[in-house]
Amino acid sequence: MRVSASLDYALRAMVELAAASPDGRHVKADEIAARQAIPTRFLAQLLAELRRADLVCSGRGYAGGYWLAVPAADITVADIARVIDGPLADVHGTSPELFGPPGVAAPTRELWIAVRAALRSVMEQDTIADLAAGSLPPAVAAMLDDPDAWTRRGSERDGAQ
Amino acid sequence: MRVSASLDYALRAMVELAAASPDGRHVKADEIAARQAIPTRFLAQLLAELRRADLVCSGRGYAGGYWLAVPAADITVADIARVIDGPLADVHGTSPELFGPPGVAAPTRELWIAVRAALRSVMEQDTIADLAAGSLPPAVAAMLDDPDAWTRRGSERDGAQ
DNA sequence: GACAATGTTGATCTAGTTAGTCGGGAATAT
DNA sequence: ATATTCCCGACTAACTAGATCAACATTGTC
Repeated sequence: MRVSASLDYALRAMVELAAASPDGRHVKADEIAARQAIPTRFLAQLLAELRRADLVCSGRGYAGGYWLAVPAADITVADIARVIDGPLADVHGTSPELFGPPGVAAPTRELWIAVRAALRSVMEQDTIADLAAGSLPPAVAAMLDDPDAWTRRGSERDGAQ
Repeated sequence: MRVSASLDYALRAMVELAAASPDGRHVKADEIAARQAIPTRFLAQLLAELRRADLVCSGRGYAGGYWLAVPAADITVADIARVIDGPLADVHGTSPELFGPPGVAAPTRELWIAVRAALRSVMEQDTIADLAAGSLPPAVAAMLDDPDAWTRRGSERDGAQ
């Protein structure tokens, strides 16, 4: 799973908007770019995509800027990922359930569907309101309890020995 | 999550080898390529990578071909993915735990770690022995019980309304 | 109404990755 | 020997990611 720069930037921008939303503040693109260290012009493109997807609204002029089109608690990470990166999971071009590997490899299809389900279980639970508040939903937080989740798996394919 | 052609091919090839492994059969690259509809030359590259990673062995000549270097039950999908595609999860270049988003977006780090944990929970559980036998491990199979797992999430960001 | 601050759009650019192909070489069994 | 098979590196064509730019549209304030 490769999280693209676009998705990372877009998500962080949305969290900024979520943090400003209780006051109904409008946040300018430059402001977000500065606070999150995102290339300004590039961010503008991402915000335009989010606007076309009706996740944010924008206004020009002196009081312009961006704000959420929907309550922060209704926008999940998956929503943003789908706008920016397309479907959560695809198996080199086709969606997992349309994928039909031949012969003895047929069950790999179920594998990819399970992978997608696993991704959804995190990305569809977590909203930008959660992120802005710094408190992940219980089901997601539970995955972080295992200290193992915080460590890197090297390329140790000999760990058992 | 984009599953690359390389990973799909490599996994399917490994399942073919796992299916042949109880008899100790050697399987030729051409044979795998034909059965799984994979471009021959391309597959050869992937198999070479898997050999360098000590997941498979190879032999040349009339009795040549490929076979597993390790029991099929000891090779997980994650092992293969790491050889072919690198780390399971990275946030545009760095691993999730080294990633430090600024300000109010800081909790996105925990999000990506949870995503990685979710991926591991499927990919590190499922072995190519499971796949060759067509029976996923219980924890993975459980994710498929929800009929929702089999349906596609369109870009319906208005489902609730 | 003019002006300046801001967002919008589309074109463009570069570098890297992905998905392949190709040719020749080296090992192995008959 | 020779047919068979794997091994390795180079090569390419298409696409994507990441980023930049110029020109235009809109809005609030003076």
